[in-house]
Amino acid sequence: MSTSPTAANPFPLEAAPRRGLGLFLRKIEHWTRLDAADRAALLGLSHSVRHFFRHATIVRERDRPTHSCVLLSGLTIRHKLVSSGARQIVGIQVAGDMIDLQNSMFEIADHSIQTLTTAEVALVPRQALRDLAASRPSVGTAMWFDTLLDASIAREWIANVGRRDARTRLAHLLCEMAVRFEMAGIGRQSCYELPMSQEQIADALGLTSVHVNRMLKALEGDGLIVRTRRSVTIADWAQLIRAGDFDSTYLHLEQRSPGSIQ
Amino acid sequence: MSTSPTAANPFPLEAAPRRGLGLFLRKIEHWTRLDAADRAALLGLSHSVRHFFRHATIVRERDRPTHSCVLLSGLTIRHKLVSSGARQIVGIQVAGDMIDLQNSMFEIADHSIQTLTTAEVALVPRQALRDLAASRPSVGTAMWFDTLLDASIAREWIANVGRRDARTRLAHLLCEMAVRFEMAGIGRQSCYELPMSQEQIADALGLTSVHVNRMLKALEGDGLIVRTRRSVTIADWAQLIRAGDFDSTYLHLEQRSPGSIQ
DNA sequence: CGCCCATTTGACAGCTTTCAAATCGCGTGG
DNA sequence: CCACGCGATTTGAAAGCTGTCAAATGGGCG
Repeated sequence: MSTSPTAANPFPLEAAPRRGLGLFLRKIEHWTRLDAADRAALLGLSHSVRHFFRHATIVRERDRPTHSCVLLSGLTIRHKLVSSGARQIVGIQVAGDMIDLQNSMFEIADHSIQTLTTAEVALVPRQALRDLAASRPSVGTAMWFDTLLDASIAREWIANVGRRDARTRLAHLLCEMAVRFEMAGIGRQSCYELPMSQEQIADALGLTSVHVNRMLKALEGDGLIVRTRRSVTIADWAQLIRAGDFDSTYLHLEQRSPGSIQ
Repeated sequence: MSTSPTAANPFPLEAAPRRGLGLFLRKIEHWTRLDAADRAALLGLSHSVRHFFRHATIVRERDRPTHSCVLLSGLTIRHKLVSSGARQIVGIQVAGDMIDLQNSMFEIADHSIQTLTTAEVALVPRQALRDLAASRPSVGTAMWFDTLLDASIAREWIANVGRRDARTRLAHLLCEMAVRFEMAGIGRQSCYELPMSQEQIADALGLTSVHVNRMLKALEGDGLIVRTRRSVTIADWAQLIRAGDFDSTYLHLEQRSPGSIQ
C-alpha cells in the first residue's frame, strides 16, 4: 500500500490494522491526539463481543438501546422505512466505525441497523461510554469528531440522492466505498468486495434495483468498472471519480494539523 | 404556549427564550444536564457577535474556518454544489443552533453556509470551543449531543429525498420546520414565517421550483395549509403529518431521563 | 408608475419506475 | 456428477412523476 497519492491510488492511508476496539482507536486518532492514558482508557472499555449472521438486525427503529456498538468486522447499514413501505439506507459502516452511537445516546432509536455480512460487534454499555467521555475529555472529543464525520457523510448523501442522476449516484457510492474500505484497511482501493445486492444498492441510492442494474451495466460498458459477482474492480479511477462527481473532502482524510487538539 | 400535547399542538416545549449563547445552552440542556459551572463556562465563552445580511455567505465550501458559530437570530442553510451546477440544501438552522461546528472542527469546510434572513451570529474561536470541551467534559458531551441531533436530522433528510414523492417531501419539511421553530421558541407551530423562496425549498427537497409550486398549491388545495406570501399556516396538523409521513422521533424531543447524564 | 424578481401556468420531454418474464448462479439433494 | 430450486440479476415495454422551457402573472420597491 503506497503512502503518497498516485493516479491509480489517489487516497492512500498508512496501514495499521489493529484488533478489537483498536480499530476504532485507529480511526479517531486520524484527527485527534490521544495520550497513553486516553488510549488505555478507550481500549480498556468494558465490552462484550457478539457475532451476528448476515442480514441480522442489531438495532431496530424505536428500540431503547442499552449499548453502543463498535463494528469489529463485517459491514452494516443504517436504514429507515417510510410509510409507503419503501426503505432508505442512510449509511454504511465498515470495521472500526461506531454503529449506533447515534441511537444509544438518545432514548429512542430513530433508525434500524442491520448486518450486510456476518459481523463482529463490540457492545459497550451506554453509561460506560458516557463515563469515558466525562473522565477523558480528549476521548470524548475524539468520539465527537467521529460523529461529525458521520454527519458529513450523511450530508454528502443528501446531495447525492437529491441532486445527482442515477449513474452519477452509483459511481459516487462506488468511489466512497473504495476510499472507506481503504481507510479502514479492508481490501485494496482499486478492487473490493461490495456485499450488497442490487436491491440494497438501490435502497442506498433512492433508486430501484432495476435501474441500478442498468446503471451498473452502463458503468461497466463504459469501461469504468469490471464486475465479477459482487466484487468491483475499478478499471479507471480518474473516469469513475469524474462520473461520480466525487470529491473526497467530505471524508476529511486531511491529517490532523500539529497541535490542533490538545 | 401549552406544555402538554394537544391535537392542535402535538409538540409543545416549555418556553424559555434567552439571549446570546443562552439560546444554545437552552437547546443542549434539553438532553444533557449541566451544572452551574458548566453553564457559566459556556455562557462565558469568548465570542464576538456579527450581523449578516440576507443571502450572505458565512462559510464557503473549502474554506478553512477559524471560528465556530452559534446562530443567535435568523435562519441559515447549509448547502453543497454538484458538478452539474445544481445546489442541494443539506440543512436548515434556526436560532440556537451551532451552524458550523461541522466545518470548524475539521480543517476544510465540506459545505457552505448562507443566511436566509438577516442574522446575528456569535463567533467563537475554534480553540476556545475545544478548550471548553476539554475543561468541561459535560459541555463537550452536550455539544456532541447537538451534533448527534444534527446527524439524525440529516439521516431523515436522506430518507425524505430518497424515498418520498414530492408532495410528501414538502409536507414533511413543513412539519419539521413547524416543530423546530416551536422548539427554538420562534413563532407558533401552527403558523409561521418560512423565509424561503420556492427555489430554495426546491433545493432543500431535491426538486425544481416549478414542481414545488405545484405541490404547495396541491397542499393548499387539499386544505392542509394556507399560504399568504411566505407565511405558512397549518390548517390541519393531523392531515399534514399524515401527508408528510412525519414522525418527530428523529428530532429527539424526548426529555433527558433522570440521571441519564452526569 | 415601472422595473425586477418570484410565482404561476401549460405543454412537452425524459429519467426512472413499474410490471413481467427470462436468465443466471449456486447450494442442495439425488 | 447432474438435476432441482430459489433468490438475484437481466431485459423489455409501457406508464408516470418530475423536469424543462417559455410565457404570463403578480407583488414589492424605488
